[in-house]
Amino acid sequence: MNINEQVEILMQGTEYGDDNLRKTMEMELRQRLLDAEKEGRKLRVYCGYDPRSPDLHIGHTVTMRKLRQFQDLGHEVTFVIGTYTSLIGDPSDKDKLRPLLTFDQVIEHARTYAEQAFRILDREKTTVRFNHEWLEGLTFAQLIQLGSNFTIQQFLTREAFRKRWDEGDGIYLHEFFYAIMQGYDAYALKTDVQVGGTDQLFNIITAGRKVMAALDEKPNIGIIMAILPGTDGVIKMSKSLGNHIPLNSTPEDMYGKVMSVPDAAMPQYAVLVTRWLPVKVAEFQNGLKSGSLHPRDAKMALAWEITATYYSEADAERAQQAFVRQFQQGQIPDEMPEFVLTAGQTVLDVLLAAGLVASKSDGRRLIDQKGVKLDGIALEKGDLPFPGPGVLQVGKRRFARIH
RNA sequence: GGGCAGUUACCCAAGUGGCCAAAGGGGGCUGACUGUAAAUCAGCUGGCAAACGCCUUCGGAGGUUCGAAUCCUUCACUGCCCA
Repeated sequence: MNINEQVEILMQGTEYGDDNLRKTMEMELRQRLLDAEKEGRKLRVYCGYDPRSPDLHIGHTVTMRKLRQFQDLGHEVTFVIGTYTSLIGDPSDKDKLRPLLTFDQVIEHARTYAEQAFRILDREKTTVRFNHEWLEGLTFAQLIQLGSNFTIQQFLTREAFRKRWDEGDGIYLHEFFYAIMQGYDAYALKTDVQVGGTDQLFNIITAGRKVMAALDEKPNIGIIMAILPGTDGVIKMSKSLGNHIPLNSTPEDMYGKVMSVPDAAMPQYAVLVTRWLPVKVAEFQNGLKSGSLHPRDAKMALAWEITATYYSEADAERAQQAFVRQFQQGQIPDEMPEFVLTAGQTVLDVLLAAGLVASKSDGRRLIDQKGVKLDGIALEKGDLPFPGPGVLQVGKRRFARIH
């Protein structure tokens, strides 16, 4: 594949918030690809991960997909686990000081994290490194030396710090070192390219490049990825906000969750979490804009592609069929939890025991709202004995087969 | 070290002695509509109870009172101001 095509693919989905910066990075990337080709070597690419949450969602995989693209183009990818930096906690996206983790907690998280990451990355072509390998050996003098490349004002331009400064909240000295350590990662790996989200802009572009330059290394190129919105379509995907699409769920769940994303967010999903190449993405987006592509069909294609990306094409096919049956045709799903009746159980007892409602009061409310059906017929009373075997449905998506 | 303000349900936030399971908003859930959505509309959103109602909850503990989220004491935490 020629250099221009590579650049186009690699710059897809990036977000610099500044056109000049984007142009600079694109230019440098093209040049670096040319140089590497001349030298007969591959680009060294890395992204650092702070293995805080054990359960990944597809928002976490945006940078991994970018790494995968580099792999597919034949470049060398290093997956760095921030074993050392996690001990500090990245202040980037927080306006509050983060709690510190212990080393053991970090290692524990790292294992499950990397395992999930290999759903996206090519295991054979991935080097996993822990940044305590090179960071813990730094001396105090070296650290001071590194620190001399930065001014307090540079840090205070960052909004997260600025805000805390203005409001008189504490900004601790060690927080400044996070960026410097991340910069040192880039130096230690002699990396050509560093991938990260927009919250990493400062760490990658400012800190990384400064540290590398100060230590006589060619500054790395930053590939800054846009943020994936959650299923609400607006706010950054995050588990704590409940708008996430988990990686470890089922193909059916993933397909359905993608379908529930608002239309307006489709272009972002197409760019950030599919395997589609720029041509295909452009076709998708133009189709939506011109109206030649029905939004429903577009979203189904998107949901299929995303499910196929993280599971397999066969899984995506099955998930799609299940979705069509259950939601478009209103049929009951093929698979659902089984529940065996016990003599004397009332409707509410069964709802609760089958885990379809949170409490009996909750069940009563749902029954009042006509949200509880047995074989398609709404149940009216919760305190009567359970009528008998059949498919019990609560709302649109909670089912159980009662025997 | 001193002074002041605050801590309310999943989140934000009102409530200053009984009408408070606690306004309002967000979120979530159910129903209608639909393309599965989104937007919109209606309802629900502590637990137990068929129901009357009962029980638990307003930072923790204790107290005053017939009665406390509301008053007092104390402890913890957060913020602001002074030193």
